[in-house]
Amino acid sequence: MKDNYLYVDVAVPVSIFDTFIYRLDRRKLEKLKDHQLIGRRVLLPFNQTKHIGIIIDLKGEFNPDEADFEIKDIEEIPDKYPIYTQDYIDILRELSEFYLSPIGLTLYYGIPDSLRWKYDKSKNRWDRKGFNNYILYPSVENIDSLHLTKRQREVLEFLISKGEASYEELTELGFSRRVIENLLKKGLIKKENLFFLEENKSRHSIKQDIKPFGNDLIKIGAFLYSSESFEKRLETYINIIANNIYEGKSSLLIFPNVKTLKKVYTYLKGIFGEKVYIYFDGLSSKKKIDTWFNLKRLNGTICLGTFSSIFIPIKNLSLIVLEEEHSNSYKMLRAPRFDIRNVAYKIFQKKKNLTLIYASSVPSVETVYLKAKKVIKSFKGINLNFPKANIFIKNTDYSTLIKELKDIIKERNNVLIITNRRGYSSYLFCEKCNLEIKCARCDIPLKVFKSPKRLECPICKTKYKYIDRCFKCDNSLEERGFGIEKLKENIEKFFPRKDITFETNIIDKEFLLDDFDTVINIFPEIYLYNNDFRSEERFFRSILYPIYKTKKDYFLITKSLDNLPIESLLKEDLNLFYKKELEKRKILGYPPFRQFILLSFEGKNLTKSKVESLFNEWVKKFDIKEIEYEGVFFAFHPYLRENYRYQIILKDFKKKNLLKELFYMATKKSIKLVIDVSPKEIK
DNA sequence: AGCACGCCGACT
DNA sequence: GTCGGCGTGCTC
Repeated sequence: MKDNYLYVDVAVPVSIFDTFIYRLDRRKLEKLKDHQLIGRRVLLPFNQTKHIGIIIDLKGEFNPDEADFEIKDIEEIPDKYPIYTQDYIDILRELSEFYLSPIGLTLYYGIPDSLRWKYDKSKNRWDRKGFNNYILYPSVENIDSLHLTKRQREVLEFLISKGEASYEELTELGFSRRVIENLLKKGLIKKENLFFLEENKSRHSIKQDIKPFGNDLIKIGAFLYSSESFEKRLETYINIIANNIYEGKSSLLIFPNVKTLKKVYTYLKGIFGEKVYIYFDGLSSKKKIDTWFNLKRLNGTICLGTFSSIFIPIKNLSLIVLEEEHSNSYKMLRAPRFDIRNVAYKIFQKKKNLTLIYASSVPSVETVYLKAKKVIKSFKGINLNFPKANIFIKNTDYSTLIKELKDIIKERNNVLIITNRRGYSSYLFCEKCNLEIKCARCDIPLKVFKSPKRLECPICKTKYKYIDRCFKCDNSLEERGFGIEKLKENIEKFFPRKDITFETNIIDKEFLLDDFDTVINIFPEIYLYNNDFRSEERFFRSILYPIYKTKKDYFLITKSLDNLPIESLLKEDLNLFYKKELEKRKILGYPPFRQFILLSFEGKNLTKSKVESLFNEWVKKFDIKEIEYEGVFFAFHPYLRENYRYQIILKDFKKKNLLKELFYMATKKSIKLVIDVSPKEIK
């Protein structure tokens, strides 16, 4: 009788670090074509509800009679094939230990969102959220003469009044799927995927003029690939990919944003045809699932994706490229708080025969350090070369900014203006009350936007109606500071015919923008105001990156002149920055020399003393002797989304497992603890 | 993470 | 009486 059942370890998506043992009826397994169990998605009863889980181990010799807990049965196996392969389960397990991220949540957030089903207890059914991931638009303006049911009329009226709505929005309002489907069938409304992707229909496979280079180019190893333009780098990748395809090997190219991804996709699709796949969060649900399983099954594919594509268990993976490796978008902001650079390196270590390329025009300090330590090598033996452009530094302040800009632009055309300030004005000020108008949820001054006119919290993005009178004293409010909208308005007024482009940020957009004759970079020192050890690096990148887009003259308008990035720029020596920055970080004990773990405590009525006593209680309970830390201090944004926030930075803390205990202790006290191993920003 | 239970103050 | 906020306990 006992032999009719198997026992398996399941990772359940809850914030618990353990896995859970479930029983599986062998008959359920025998029904499947593919008998592999590891990496499979399963539907489970869990506590008072249900969850999907992922099988990560088989309990061969497990004796259920000896267990001191009730063992529940797996209810269903919904997929034809496992989602993960054994090696990816192993890699993600190791990473979840390293980043102190619960294994269940780690695996859960790796898979396409449309497979992350949730159980709705009140409706007693599985919510397959994401399957209808599209926006609906009305195709007609007037519905008076149409034959419609009451519900259809209501949906159409709603869509016409609002212009558009997501499927989710409509179902939340109580409209059924059937009503929406009927309207679609009648052609009265149309749907569009959240991100519309233009399909390149070309069916031809590899172009004639692309010949594989042979093995002299493809080296196994991890590399830093720097200083060549993206177009040059892409040429190199195409050659490696072509060679890989001939050998049935697959390639993964990761980009920091979707716009870049789409541009490269169209280009590569023209060369490699149906071998090319694209994967990013905004893709339609079906497409994401199809792509996932195709890449897992087929030989010799190419995947272009954003950070989430690193989790796809691609078959015969031989090349991983991380473009713009310095990008902040490679540090995940939700659980698991992985750094994709590190995930890629883990995959490289686990799989033999893999080429891993970290590419960037201005690489991160950490990656340059890895190269210096010979952990990674230099691709093609290229060093950091300084780009060619005439550099002018202007020490100007805001009062003379417009005049300065007019003088520069007067004689020129094809100009790019960069200023990292969104909106029209920086904030609204009441002179009588001496106060800034702030976000009710974050206590941060609201930015003024003109199109459309509104106030917006720069942190939580909550939008407010514009006001011109103080809500306390009714005094008229004053707009202070400037944003790109205001700058644009002022400049275009003087030069209505000039060819001028405005951008807030061009980092990570290297291949979206053409080169400009003249580039003007306004007050990039805003990057220095972040209270973070990587601020100088960000400032360095923000003053250097525009040079790669400059054909002739580069104007840097700044008041922050006495610092290492400016010195390196003036001496035209990139290595100087990396050398001195690394020396500084070594002396001050910053990463990559010391490992940081950032603990962020958040709660509705949380006080500093509550956090202190929790932390001290933990230190005492586990008798922790060797611990070095800074804090408890207020977070850079101490009040965010109606929560108070406090932080502690642990330095080189070895007993990571004890942090799981701290996490549980915090949970018991209703304090949300976010553990960020190797944080990208302290904020 | 998500659910239930129990306590307590506020409001009918 | 009972509604809701939140502290606590539990999850194979």
